[in-house]
Amino acid sequence: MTFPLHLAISEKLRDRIRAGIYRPGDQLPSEHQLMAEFEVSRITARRAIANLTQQGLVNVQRGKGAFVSTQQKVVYSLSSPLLLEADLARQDIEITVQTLSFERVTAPVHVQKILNCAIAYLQKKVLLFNNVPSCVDITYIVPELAKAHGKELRQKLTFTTLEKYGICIQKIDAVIECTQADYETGEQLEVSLGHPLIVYRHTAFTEAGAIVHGESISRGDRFCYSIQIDRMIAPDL
Amino acid sequence: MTFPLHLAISEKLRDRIRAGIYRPGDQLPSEHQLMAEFEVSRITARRAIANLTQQGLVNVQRGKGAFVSTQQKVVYSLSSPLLLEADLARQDIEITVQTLSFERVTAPVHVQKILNCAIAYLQKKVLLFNNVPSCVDITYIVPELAKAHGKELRQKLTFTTLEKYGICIQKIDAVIECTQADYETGEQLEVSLGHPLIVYRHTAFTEAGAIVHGESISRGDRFCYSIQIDRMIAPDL
DNA sequence: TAGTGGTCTAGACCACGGT
DNA sequence: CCGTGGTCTAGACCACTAG
Repeated sequence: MTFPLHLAISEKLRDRIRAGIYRPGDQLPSEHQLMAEFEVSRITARRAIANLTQQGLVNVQRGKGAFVSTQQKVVYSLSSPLLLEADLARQDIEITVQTLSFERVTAPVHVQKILNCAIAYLQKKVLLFNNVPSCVDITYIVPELAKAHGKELRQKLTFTTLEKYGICIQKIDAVIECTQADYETGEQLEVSLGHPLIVYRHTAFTEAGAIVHGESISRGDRFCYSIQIDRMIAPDL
Repeated sequence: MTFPLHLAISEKLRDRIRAGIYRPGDQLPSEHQLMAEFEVSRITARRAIANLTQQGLVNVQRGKGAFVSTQQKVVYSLSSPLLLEADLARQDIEITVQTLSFERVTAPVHVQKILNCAIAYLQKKVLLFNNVPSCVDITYIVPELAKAHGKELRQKLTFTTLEKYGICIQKIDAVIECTQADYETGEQLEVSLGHPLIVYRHTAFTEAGAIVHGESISRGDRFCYSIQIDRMIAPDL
């Protein structure tokens, strides 16, 4: 097991970032400078930089250079999903909805089972936070609601709209996981292939049953979820 | 904006995976075969494969080849954290705790504020699921509890142990986010640099206050979190 | 125009896995 | 032994950003 050169270099650079020698926003040495300093080929220097970008520590700008990234994640509270907009306002974030498509489709089988209907409306939208594309949302909505509130659903957040018209969400089942961007999603979120993404896959229920199923795919470097679990249920197995 | 060759190739290979031409577990064409088929240099062929591994679609084994990965994520239910072990047993998963260190330290400032004490015990452990390292857990525990139950805490899950001794968790504040592996974490979880990770950062409270603060870092390709939000609180702003 | 990163090539050596 | 992937080099051309 030999220790790769590119890794040795990226670890050294990472240490400098952690030590504050390179501070957030600073420009890293250029590829040429790294080649000189560490006496390596350009490919190896590039690989070292790639390691750092892969860890989210730096972001590179073509023609300009590589810069130490400044992290500051937006928090989405799951304990009060309806408050998202108010929540974000408190964090000084303006939210914009950009609907890419909204059409009647035959739902995929697993969605048919969840929503208990064969036809659904499929909405694809991008959420912009302070005009930065941060979240791709793909949602299946039962036809009744989609038809009744289509216009508003295109321009606002799903739950906000439903709530406004007195549709009361009783329960949400959700899974949070992470993936990495494929080319298409990368384009939409303005990130490169393989960029870490956080996925919130949810089903919303009224008393009558499931009405909405969708997934929100967000940039992992700008987004996180918070939860408060209040009372614990003792194990009874 | 020219479309990179390596991307064109990885997209083509990805389509084949999605189409089922290469099925989970199958071996992809070797680098040499890709060089021949697409008439590119080895570096470009390698880059195409790298794109796919970065998206979690394939994993490569040195000396053997690249294989389409077979996903099957372990679900950690946040609605009943105490039931984790029972939950996993239901998913046919055996869990092993491997404590790396357990020592008395002066806590970092932000932890001091949370736990409201300057000295804490820092436990680092690895959780193995069916003997596959899947989760690195770094936890600060208030001294009273750490001293009283140190032996058991080393071998079992934190919450399970506390519960056993009648310490009742009233509330958990948590944040879920994602990162990518640095070299050290990569070693521990047996993944490469930049591998997607999902982080569960939590603080547990009894009636008396915070007693535990830690973060669980899991492989993003094997792990996800589920939540059930039961009753919704109407916005009152 | 000069400097930056992005892509690509051809060729080399090493380490691992299975025969 | 051979085939596989992992690392590295030297050199080339292109595209973007700035002064």
